[in-house]
Parts: sequence; structure tokens; C-alpha cells
Amino acid sequence: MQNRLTIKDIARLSGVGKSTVSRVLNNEGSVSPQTRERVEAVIRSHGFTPSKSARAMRGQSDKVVAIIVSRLDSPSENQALRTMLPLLYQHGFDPIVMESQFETRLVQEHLHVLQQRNVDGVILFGFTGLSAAMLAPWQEKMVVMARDYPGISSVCYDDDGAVKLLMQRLRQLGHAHISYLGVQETDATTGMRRYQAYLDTCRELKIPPVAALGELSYQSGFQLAASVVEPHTSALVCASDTIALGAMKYLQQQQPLAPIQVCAIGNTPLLNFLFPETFSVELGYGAAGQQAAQQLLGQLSGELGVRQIIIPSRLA
Amino acid sequence: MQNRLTIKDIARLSGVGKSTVSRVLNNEGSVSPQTRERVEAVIRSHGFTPSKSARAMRGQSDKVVAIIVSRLDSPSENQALRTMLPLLYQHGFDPIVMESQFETRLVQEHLHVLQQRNVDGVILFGFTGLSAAMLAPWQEKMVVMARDYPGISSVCYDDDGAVKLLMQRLRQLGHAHISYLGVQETDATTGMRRYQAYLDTCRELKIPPVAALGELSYQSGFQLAASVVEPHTSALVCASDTIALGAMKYLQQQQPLAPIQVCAIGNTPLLNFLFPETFSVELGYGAAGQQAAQQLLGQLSGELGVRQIIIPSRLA
DNA sequence: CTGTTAGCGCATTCAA
DNA sequence: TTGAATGCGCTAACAG
Repeated sequence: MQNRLTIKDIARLSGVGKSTVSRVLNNEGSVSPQTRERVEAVIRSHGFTPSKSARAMRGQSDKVVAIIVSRLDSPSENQALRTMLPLLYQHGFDPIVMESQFETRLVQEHLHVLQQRNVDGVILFGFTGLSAAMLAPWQEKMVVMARDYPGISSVCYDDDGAVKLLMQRLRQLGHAHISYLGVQETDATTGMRRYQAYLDTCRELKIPPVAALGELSYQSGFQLAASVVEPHTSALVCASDTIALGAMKYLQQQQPLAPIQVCAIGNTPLLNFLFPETFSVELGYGAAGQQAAQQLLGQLSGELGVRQIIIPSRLA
Repeated sequence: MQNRLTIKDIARLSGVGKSTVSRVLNNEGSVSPQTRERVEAVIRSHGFTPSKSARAMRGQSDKVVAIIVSRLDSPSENQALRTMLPLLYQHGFDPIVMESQFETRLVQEHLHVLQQRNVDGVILFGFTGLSAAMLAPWQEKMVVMARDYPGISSVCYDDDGAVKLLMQRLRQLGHAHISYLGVQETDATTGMRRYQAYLDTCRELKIPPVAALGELSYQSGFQLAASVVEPHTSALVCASDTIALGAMKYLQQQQPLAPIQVCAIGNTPLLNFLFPETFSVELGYGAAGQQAAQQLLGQLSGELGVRQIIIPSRLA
């Protein structure tokens, strides 16, 4: 901490020049095996690590990436985040986490600060309302999750596929009247896309659509459940497990119990625990986090180009 | 990003020397009001921000603090984390988040890396099994959450108070047979302390103790509930809301429904939503996060000494 | 293959 | 109150 060694010390201790030490540190080719070995020994024995800030200053890069989540306590973003962190560390980047709280203004503020800070890259968890314009300056140094913008890399979930997976499974189980509990179309993915996928699949499978759109909360699921349960409704697709939780509460307190098969997108273990008779599809948050981190790392090292990635959904 | 201005540029642009700009940046006294004003104007108009890494290198401090949570998806730690982050940013520190996954080995590895990295401070979410020895080197630069160690600052929850609050409330409501569903005593706080507080309060209130200890999961709550519900049991205290969720599931599926008042420590909104008839005490995660961040900042700036802080519990 | 030299952007002497 | 000079730890360009 206080008496940290520098490459100068290592150089002296191993009887070589500073630059040779630097070369060893950066795995550059032009060092004879013997000297390399000798220097590495000294480095190891003293537990030397080069000063990050000095390297950063020299290299025009702070080796810092920011991750802007909407809310830290969102289980999905949380899970994606957990997989990114280790990957970023492994590559020598310090990941710093910020919250946008679904507010465009906060994203803007954060991006502004980050630009000043000269961070190398940003992983942004997108939400409805972000404008392409404010992201444009980041082009090659940004990966957006759950939304796509022209010219910027993204990692998206397969909302359509998820809904279809659920519907097909229900169909297999013999259900012919499948209702839908979703989110308002002002939300582009969880709202619009999933709803559209529901409508499309209904058409395909010749199922009369019965749906209600509200918010992404148990309360909303609870309140709207009544409006989509019709006499012959036998199954219910929920846009999220949160909504499903609310719907289940409603169904459970109905007397007599309506024998309705509920399923949802998302994989909160809790839903499965409280109501084992439900099932769900997993959007692949972990995989998404990994993809996002790898994509950003690739772009920052100049190996990868801008790309739109879609994570396949699968039955949990 | 690429053509970043430096204090040199600002100096030239405002017709002063580099060191004057530096003084203005650091709010040092010896600068005439006029020059200060002039320099500040230039800085603002160009949106200049000093390079963090250069400052870090010069100042022997990277301005980085690490936060080692056990699991990012723990709602309690999550909430504490959310309040710390902004505070740390405000003071110019980059917070980097790591997970220990309740593994001593991982904590050790992280601390090792962090020491090499020369981070300024660490906030560590403690758990049973950490040895005082491995934390000792950090002394003044660490704050531990939920556990205390001699010579190291800590922010702890009031486990005793929480249990007492619940028991007293139950007593007020007229309950005389109050059971307890907890966690094994191998866990020092959630396990042992809360259980002890239960026993102590039972003695105080002349209540015959009936308890079972398991794990911190809904499954455990569900399985153990049966063993603490006796014929005249009228209330149940749960060591966590997770356990309570499991217990409620058990109680709910009992026929006839046992009219048992359940309460818990923790404030998952979900418990309250699904089972409004329960109540709980809030350990103050947000407040804890704030205290921890402030304490660490204080210590790092040399203003505060090592201190043990306890966050008061309160009925939610 | 290796050592020497020259900065990166800033804070901190030391003179003026 | 100010500016010029020095060096933090490192990498890159240049010599040898």
C-alpha cells in the first residue's frame, strides 16, 4: 500500500532495465526466455502488480467500464450483472455500476459524467424512452441490453420466442382458450412485443385472444386477472412472473378455484415454490450478461464489430 | 474522448500557469478572486474535467473503493448497496462491486487483488466464517457490515431489537403462545442472535418457547412450520421474510386454516402483498448502507476513527 | 534482444 | 498571488 514497488524496483532487483520489465509485464515478444524468467521470478516473489493509474494515464485508457442498470434490485438485471462482473475483472477492467431508475435524465447525467471520466465503455440496460441520439456518441464503446439502436451493439431477449414457447406448450397440454396478462404497449419489449407475439400466436393456433395490459407489478396482475378469466378460459400467459404472482393470488382466492394453468416469462424461484403448478420460460439473463460483456470487450480490443445479439429463450 | 483537454490547455486558454489551474481545481485558497473566476469560466465553457488517473497517480490514491457483497441478488445487501453507490460517487470514488458468495476463500482472493490494486478502502458484507486475521491488514480502510471485529469499523443490524419489537407487538395483540422459526446457530446473527433474543424475550414475557432452526430459505420455512405449530400456538415469529413466505405457504394449505399471526424480520414487499395479514420489522438496510459509506469516507479522509455502528430496527 | 530517453496529466515544491 | 520546474509509474520510440 504505502511502500509499493515500481517497475523501477523490479528492474533494479532483477538487474535489467525498466522497459524490459514493462515488456515482460505486457507479454511482448522481444524478450529472451532467460531474462523473462528471471524478471518474472522477481515479480512473483515480491507480489508486484503494476500501478493501474500509471498504466491508464500512459495508455489513454482508464480501463474502466460502466454498467448502467435501471434498478439494482431487478432480478433479471441483477442476474445479468452477476455474470458480467467477473468477465470484466478478468480482462483488467474495473466495472462501475450505476442506476438509471428508468429515468432518461439520469442516463444522460451518467453518460455525461462517464464521458468526462473517460471510461472505456458502457453497458446500458435499455428501457423505453431512451433516444438514439443520446447514445450515438458512444457507438463502438457501448452495448445496450434489451433494446436495439442502429449502429450500436445490443443484446436482446427473444420476447417473441418466449411467448410462443409458452403458448405451444399450453397447446400441447390441450388448452384452447388462452388469455394473456401483459404490460401496456408504451413499453416496447415487455409490453408491445410480448403482446404482439401473443396475438400472432393466437392467430396461428386459431385461439380467440383475450388480453389485458397493465403494469409490471403484482398489484397489476392481481387487479387485471378478473378481466381475462372468462367462463371457458383454461390457461393464462403472463408477461412476467411478477404479474403471474399477482394473478395467482387472485385465482387462489376465487371460490371455487378456477382450474387455470398459469405460466409466465421469467424464472423467479419464488413463483415455482409458491405455485408449483405454474411453469415458465427463462429469457437467459445470465447468458445475456456474458454475451454483453464479451461483446464489449471484443469491441474495445478492436476485434469485434458492432453486432446485434439475440439470446434464445427456453422452457425452465 | 480522444482530444481531451488538459490543465495545460486550460492554462493557455485562460492565460495563466498550469499550477494556478490546479489550484482552482482543488479549491486552494491562494488564488485571487478574479483569476479564479476567469479560470473557472474557461473550465465550464469547455466542460473540462481533470484526468482521474493522472490525479490518482500523483496523489498515491486511486480513488477506488471496493464493495464485497455476499450475493448481489440478496435483497438486503442490494438495498444497502444502492444507497452507498451515490455517496461514493459524490466523493469522487469509483465503487467496484464484487461477490463473495459466502465463501471465505473468495473474500481472501478479492482482498488480495484489491490490495495489489491499491484500492483506498473496502466495504465488506460479513458472514459467519470470516476470520479476524484476514481483515486485520485493512484496519482503517475497511467497514464491515452485519458483523463486528475488533479494531475494524462495522455497521450492524439490531437483531435483538428486531425480535423484541415483533414479540412485544404480538404481546400487545394478546398472543401468549408465540413460536419461532429461525436459522441454525452456525450463523452468528440471523441464526444465533435472533434465536437468543427470542429465548430471552420469552423468558421476560413468560412465554413457553417453541422453536425450530433450519436454513434461510422458503423451503426450510415450509418444512419446519409444522414442528412449531402446536395446538394453542397463536403466533409465529420468523427470522426472515423468506422463511415467513415458506411458513405461510404451509399454514395456508392447512385445512382448517390455523388462525396464526405470522410476522418476520425483513421487508420484502412481496410478503406484504401476498399475505397482508402478516407484519414485519425493517432492519434498516438503506440506513446501514448510508452509514457504512459515510463512515468509510470519513476514515479515508482522516476525519473519523474506527467505530461500531448499530442501526435501529423499526416496525414496517 | 535490451537499455536509455521522453513524456502522459497532474500536484507540489520553489522562486519570483 | 503566481509561474516554472520536478517527478509520480508507466509505455513507447529510439539507440545500441
